[in-house]
Amino acid sequence: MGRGKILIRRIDNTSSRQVTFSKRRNGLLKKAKELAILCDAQVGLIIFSSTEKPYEFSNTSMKLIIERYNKTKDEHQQLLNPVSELKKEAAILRQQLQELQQNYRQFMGEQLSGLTIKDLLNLESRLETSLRGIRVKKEQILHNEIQELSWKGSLMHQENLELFQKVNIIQEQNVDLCKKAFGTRDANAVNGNSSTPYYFAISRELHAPIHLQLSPPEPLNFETPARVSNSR
Amino acid sequence: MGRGKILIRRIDNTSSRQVTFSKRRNGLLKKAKELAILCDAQVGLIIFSSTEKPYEFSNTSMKLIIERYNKTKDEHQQLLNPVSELKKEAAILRQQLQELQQNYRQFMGEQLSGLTIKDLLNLESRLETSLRGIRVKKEQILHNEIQELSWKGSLMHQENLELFQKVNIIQEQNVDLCKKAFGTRDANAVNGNSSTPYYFAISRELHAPIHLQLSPPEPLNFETPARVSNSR
DNA sequence: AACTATTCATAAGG
DNA sequence: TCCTTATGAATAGTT
Repeated sequence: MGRGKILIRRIDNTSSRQVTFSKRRNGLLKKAKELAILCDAQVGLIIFSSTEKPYEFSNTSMKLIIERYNKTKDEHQQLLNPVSELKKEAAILRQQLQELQQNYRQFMGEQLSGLTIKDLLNLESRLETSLRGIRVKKEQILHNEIQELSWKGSLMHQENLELFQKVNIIQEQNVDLCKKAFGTRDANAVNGNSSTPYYFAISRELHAPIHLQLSPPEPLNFETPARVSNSR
Repeated sequence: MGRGKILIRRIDNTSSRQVTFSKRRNGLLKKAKELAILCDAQVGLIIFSSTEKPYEFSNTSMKLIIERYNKTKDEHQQLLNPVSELKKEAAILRQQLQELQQNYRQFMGEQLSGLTIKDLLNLESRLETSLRGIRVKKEQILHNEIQELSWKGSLMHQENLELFQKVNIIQEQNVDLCKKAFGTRDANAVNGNSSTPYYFAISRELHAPIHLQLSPPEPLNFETPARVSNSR
């Protein structure tokens, strides 16, 4: 009864839930009152909102109703024993927890048996499996790419180091040759075009070798639009 | 809501009253249940018909609700005893329950209670969305890794090329110097340790530069995840 | 118990 | 929280 039909399930949006609570609480209280009047019944209604606020209706004293209730339940003594109450609540919570875990597992594709529309469930399960398979496959491919890149990278790094060593060796030979060719003159002069020898220009980079490794995965916030340009 | 409007006053006719009681009682119980579910409230409802029959609804233990009610009324001081321990446990269980519910909802989006086809279709699409989201996220991470590796790789390749050029230059200078120092003798002799000059040893690799790129994707069957191109 | 014609409650949106 | 409105739900009266 409203602009649209709704499923009877917890309303996720907090403010919506509060609005609905307010409306329905009033409706319920009104209906309780009407029932009591119309049908000459004894009605007691207690409501605690999720924000802990209490609301109540009773056409006679709530105390009376509760006493009468307890009498019919013949559990008056237990009511005075908060320990058993708490134990009971703990038991209820545990059971709820277990049920929820059960549901959770069912959705993880583990226990889909007790559900009514078999075909659709099978479909769903298969879909899930398929999706997971594809995901794994893609992951695998990407991981292979990374490993290959890492491997090539380290090859290149190696090569880099070797080249660096060779440059150094030749440089030294150069210096020696200069000494032989021009006596005590500065060997660097033969380079002619620079006062900075290649040696230094090169080592700058080489002494801080680039590291080709996977960085630890930083926690990305969920649903960040993929910057995957998927050039594959 | 019926064939005609009625005044809210005691229904004199006994059978009418009982019929109405039956209808409205069920309605009230249903509404109470819905309120509890929709709004995550704690609801206790006790009804005694004029014929003394009891009816009740409570989403948690009625005794708990009554106790809580009494607490708010009487401002009873609680003894800090084994009672408080149990209360702690209950609180912890409640929190666990809530966390699990949260996880559950985040993962699934929904609860699995009203298994209509519509619901399942919804569920299915949500599941797909979830999986797609996770998949995209992972892809994103891996792609970032690859891009970084590619970048570093090309840096190193560049460095390699520069080193190669420098080696060549120095090599040439070496040759010149040798000529000056030893007349027409073969300049390569100065390397002394090899008949293969570094030049060749190095160029072997360098003339076939390693390519740091992703290989083209092989077509995946079924449900290929969205190729998010989004390059923001 | 069913069946409707009505009224009512309320979901959605300001 | 309150108002408005469209719509689905509840139910009064009837069979």
